[in-house]
Amino acid sequence: MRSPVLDKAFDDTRPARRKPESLAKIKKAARKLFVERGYHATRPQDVAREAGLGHGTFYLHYPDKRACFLAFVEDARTELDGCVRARVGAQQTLEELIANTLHAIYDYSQSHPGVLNAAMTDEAVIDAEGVQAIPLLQRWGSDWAAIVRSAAGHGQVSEDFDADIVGQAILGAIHQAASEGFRSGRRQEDIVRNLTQFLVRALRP
Amino acid sequence: MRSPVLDKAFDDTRPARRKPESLAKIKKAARKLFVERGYHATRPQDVAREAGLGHGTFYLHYPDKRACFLAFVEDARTELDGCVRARVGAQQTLEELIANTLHAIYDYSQSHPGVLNAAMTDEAVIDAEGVQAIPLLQRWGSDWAAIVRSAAGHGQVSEDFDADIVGQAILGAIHQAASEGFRSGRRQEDIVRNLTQFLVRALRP
Amino acid sequence: MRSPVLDKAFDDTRPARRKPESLAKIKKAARKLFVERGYHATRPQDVAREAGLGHGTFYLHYPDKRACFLAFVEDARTELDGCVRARVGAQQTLEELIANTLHAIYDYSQSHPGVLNAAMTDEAVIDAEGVQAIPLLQRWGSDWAAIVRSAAGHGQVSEDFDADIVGQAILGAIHQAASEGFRSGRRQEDIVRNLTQFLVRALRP
Amino acid sequence: MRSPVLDKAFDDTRPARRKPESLAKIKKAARKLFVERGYHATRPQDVAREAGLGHGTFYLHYPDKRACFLAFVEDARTELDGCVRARVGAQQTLEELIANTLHAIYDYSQSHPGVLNAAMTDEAVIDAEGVQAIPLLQRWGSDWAAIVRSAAGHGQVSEDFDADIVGQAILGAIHQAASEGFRSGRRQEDIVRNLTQFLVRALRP
DNA sequence: GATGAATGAGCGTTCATTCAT
DNA sequence: CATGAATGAACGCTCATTCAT
Repeated sequence: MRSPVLDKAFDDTRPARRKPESLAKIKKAARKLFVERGYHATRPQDVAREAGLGHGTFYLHYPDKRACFLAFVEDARTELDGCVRARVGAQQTLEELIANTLHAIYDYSQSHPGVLNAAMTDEAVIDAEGVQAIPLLQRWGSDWAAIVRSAAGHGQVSEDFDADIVGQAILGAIHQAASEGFRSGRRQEDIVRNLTQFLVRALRP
Repeated sequence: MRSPVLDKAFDDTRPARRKPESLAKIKKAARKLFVERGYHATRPQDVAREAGLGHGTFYLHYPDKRACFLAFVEDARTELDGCVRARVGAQQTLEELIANTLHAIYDYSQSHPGVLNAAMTDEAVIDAEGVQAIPLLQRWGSDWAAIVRSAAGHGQVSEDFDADIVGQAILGAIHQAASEGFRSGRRQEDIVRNLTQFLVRALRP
Repeated sequence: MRSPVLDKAFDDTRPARRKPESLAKIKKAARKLFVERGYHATRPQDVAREAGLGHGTFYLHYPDKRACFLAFVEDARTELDGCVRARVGAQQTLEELIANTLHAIYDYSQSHPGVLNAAMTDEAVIDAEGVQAIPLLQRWGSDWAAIVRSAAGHGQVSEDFDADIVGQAILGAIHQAASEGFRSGRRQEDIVRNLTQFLVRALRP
Repeated sequence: MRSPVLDKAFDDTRPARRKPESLAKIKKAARKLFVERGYHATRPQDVAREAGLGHGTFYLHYPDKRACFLAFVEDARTELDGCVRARVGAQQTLEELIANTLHAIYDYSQSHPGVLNAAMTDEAVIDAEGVQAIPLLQRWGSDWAAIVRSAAGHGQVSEDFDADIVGQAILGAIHQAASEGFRSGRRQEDIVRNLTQFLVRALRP
């Protein structure tokens, strides 16, 4: 005999009836359409239909279209961060760190084609006078700035640099090389090798 | 040999020779609004009013809003290319070339704030299923690829690199460092110095 | 002869004998919201939530929103009629009758602020092409007509009047003076005194 | 030969092209539908179609539906005030003043059936958190209060009354007797005679 | 060439109602 | 009896574009 408490904890297929199921469908559909068509060409109605649900269901999960897009961006960020963290352990040389990070990013891009581009491209465009979440580009630039600062402290990166500026430069190089590289059909292998070398040489003391 | 002035008067390849004054007003107004509000938040009507003209006049000069935006992008490209060409002569070292190019870009950014960002950001977003002009990012990436290839031929750049990939990386680094740098109020001086060093080190053999 | 208590338990003409507790909650919530927000700004969903019940429960008690509003109106009518009847006995002079009625109405308004206004205002507006219940204004106008007719029979009211017209006039005077009087913060005392005098003088032979 | 200036002043069929013409059509259509269906059941689209115009044209003239309704109310008020003023000169006895005013109101009601009711009924209902124009009922109640005050000063009305309260009462009596009277098919003659007598007796010292 | 009133497809969003659980 | 996720017709409104003047 199972206790009700355990039931609640273990048998989580039914709570809130099927709300979470439809949220997952909406999210999947929204991602697909934001990637394929971009923010402006994607209507909440399209998302709902793609998810096999009624129009109104969209608004059960998001107050408006913008919130849905922001959630999509945030999900992408979380996923990618997870991939990167899983691949990049501690105690690596800078070169390993860069190479592994790039591999993680490009693996993610490969298995989620277009997602990063969609999440980064449109962000500036949705605003509508609300509080803009910090854009992905800015966040990831800061992350690279932190890496640069830390590596500089360990003597792995030249101390001549302003970490913030260089951080953004690194991110820009990765982003642009990746989106154009994939667009024009380059092999991941080549992109990562060239970029790693480029960045390592750029940074070394 | 024809003088530039006469060229301007006789050359009828320009947009249909309609009262050029009103086209200039439209262009100026369109640039202002595309920069301030972005593509989607700018209505042809707004452009015309900002130009002090009737709504219909917009369509005397452009078949649709998209064409107006594309013309704005093309103008920005031409202007910037002019600035860069004016500053970057032949026979320079790679470092000089990079530094001068960066200075040209950042000077242009300073005197035309927001223009490059507007011209680059929105491009993917306007599509409307027509033939997309080649995006600025792609074009400028190719330009850098050509520079890299040429410099590699002269022994100024490591030959290990794939010029296309690295060209895009360079462009990405410049673009991102610039737009974030300006956004967060960094001094042009610092941005250029850091970025030049970064790129020179990355590329040298 | 059946006791009233047993009557209540056996009499199955009341709304389908569903758990009466939740109907009471719905009624209370509906009244609150109809008064505060009006008919159109009140959603069945809001009523249910205000009642602390699930949305669907609303439709266990009323076939639709309109029926709920009509029930609210009917309840208000019944309550007010009860108040008036409790206060106005037989064998009164016309002046007493008017003054007592007014006091009853204004007491009710005071203890149920906004209810009469909500019940009277919106009625024309909910229609939805169905059979409209006879509006409160019409009913109460007829009641006054009956009073006038009866008083005329007893020589207390001039016989020059058409009772129907004058009945409606009386009701209109009371309603308008009350709703504006309360809105602008007049004392009940003053409103009743002025209105009583006004009506008594108007009617007397 | 006509001077351009005179042309402009005399030949006003063409200024602003046909905007005023379409505004008139919209106003007429809006009045018709607000009267027939009420505020909530009238869609801007319906108004435009009724006017024989496209949906968008509605929004050339009014920023939103609410503004259109408010304009309708204001027009009704102006029209009625004109009718009343035309009929009610100075130097009248109170009885004449009341009788003439009532005749003016009922004439207007007859030639514009339903307009006053529509303009008065719905007003409370459209709000939507905006600045509510002062409702017709309130305004006209104040007008009657002023009349009462003035007549009391000339000894034509008992000084026992609070003019504000009595003003609202008069308005309410007129409004309710009129709308119910017409609804139930009473003759204007009878309504006016009864109401005049009712009010004159009520007020006189 | 220049105008701006007119257009209507299409947008993002709401909400009264249903029904599987 | 109670629930609340799901629904989709319908809303108020926008805006790129046309065309009579």
